[in-house]
Amino acid sequence: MFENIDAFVNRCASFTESELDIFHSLIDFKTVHKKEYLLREGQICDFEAYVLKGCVRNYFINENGFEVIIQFAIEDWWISDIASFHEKTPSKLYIETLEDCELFFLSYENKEELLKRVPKFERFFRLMVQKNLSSTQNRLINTIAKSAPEKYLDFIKLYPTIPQRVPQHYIASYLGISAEFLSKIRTKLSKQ
Amino acid sequence: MFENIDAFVNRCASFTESELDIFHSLIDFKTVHKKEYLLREGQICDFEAYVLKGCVRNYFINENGFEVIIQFAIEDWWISDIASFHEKTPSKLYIETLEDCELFFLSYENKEELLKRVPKFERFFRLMVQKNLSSTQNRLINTIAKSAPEKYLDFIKLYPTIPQRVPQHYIASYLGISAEFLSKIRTKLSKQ
DNA sequence: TTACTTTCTTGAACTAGTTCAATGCACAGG
DNA sequence: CCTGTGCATTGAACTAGTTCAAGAAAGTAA
Repeated sequence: MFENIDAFVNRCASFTESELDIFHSLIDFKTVHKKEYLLREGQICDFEAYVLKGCVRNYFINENGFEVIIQFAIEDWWISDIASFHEKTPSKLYIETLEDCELFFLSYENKEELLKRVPKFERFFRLMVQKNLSSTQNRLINTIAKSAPEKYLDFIKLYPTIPQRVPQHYIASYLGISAEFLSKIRTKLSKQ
Repeated sequence: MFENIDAFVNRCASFTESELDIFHSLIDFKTVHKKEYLLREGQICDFEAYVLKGCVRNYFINENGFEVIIQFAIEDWWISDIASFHEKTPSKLYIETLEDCELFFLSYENKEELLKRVPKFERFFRLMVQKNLSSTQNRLINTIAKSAPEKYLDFIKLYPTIPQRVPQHYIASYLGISAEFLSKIRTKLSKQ
């Protein structure tokens, strides 16, 4: 049950059995059906969740009422609204399962408890956030500097399994382009 | 000399005098003239720098040879290429001073030393990276979801002092629009 | 002062991407 | 089995933003 998540945390810093036992006692395993919400706009996000199985999307609704997807999370990823989680402020985001999921949840309180009892986790979380930051910066750079076809090609290269699991218009939303335009890009690419 | 940077680190976690003395012994103060480079593409970034005085830009050059600015840093900000710094990989970025600057530099080695001798700094750096991540996420959301005039208005609201300190075409570059279009946006806004 | 460089503005022509509407397709629910 | 709903595709009209070129303004060096 804990193999995958243990491997994940051990990749950043190595933990003893008893440290991992403490960790296990502070995370909650839950299964969640497809199309359920882990978080809605206005709520305070009280979890960081590790995806053991399934697929989740993180999106917000802009002034014109359109959904804009900011992240997909699949197996071995974490998902949360870190701004809301850390500052205990109402979230602007929605987090919704796209498939039946198996998740581990870590609450704010339990995270603090974990850090108190196993300070080595400070380092783990710092390294995790750093990785997240550098991939977000990369995404920002691509978003600003690349054309739509390039963004699409980069996406399928970086996340080759996601297109098979989520509707195409969600990918368009993630890329910040219209679903119709993505369709046109794809037909053009397939003709080459 | 250390008042500002001490206030900065104490905002996240509170440190004793002797802990701060260790910190001070591991950071290097340097003054750098206008238009000098702290980092160039291809180099490995071996610093996280705190801006005591002055203004710095962080940019990369895209496939078409254009500069794209990803961050400005002014007083009380930190600047680095965190991907290059942590993974010791060649940077894709340039970091250049835009004014004469006073900076504190923390090297990779000294950071590790600091974390070893004062583990409380793990928490400080984690919280700092977390804040950085949530502001980068916010910027990503704005970049994807907002029109150019909105982005510009958001920018001057969030960073009201920067437009007076840097050329306008740098702001256009940061916003991901052409300098000409920003000029047109500004004349249109001023007519209203 | 002059001359040189960088910055900002403006207009005209262009293009990447949007919006809207219509069509066909696939598959899940009763 | 049919039927509805969500999804992908396509074309036509549109628009936000780019590119190019020229000129004005402002700062800097001599």
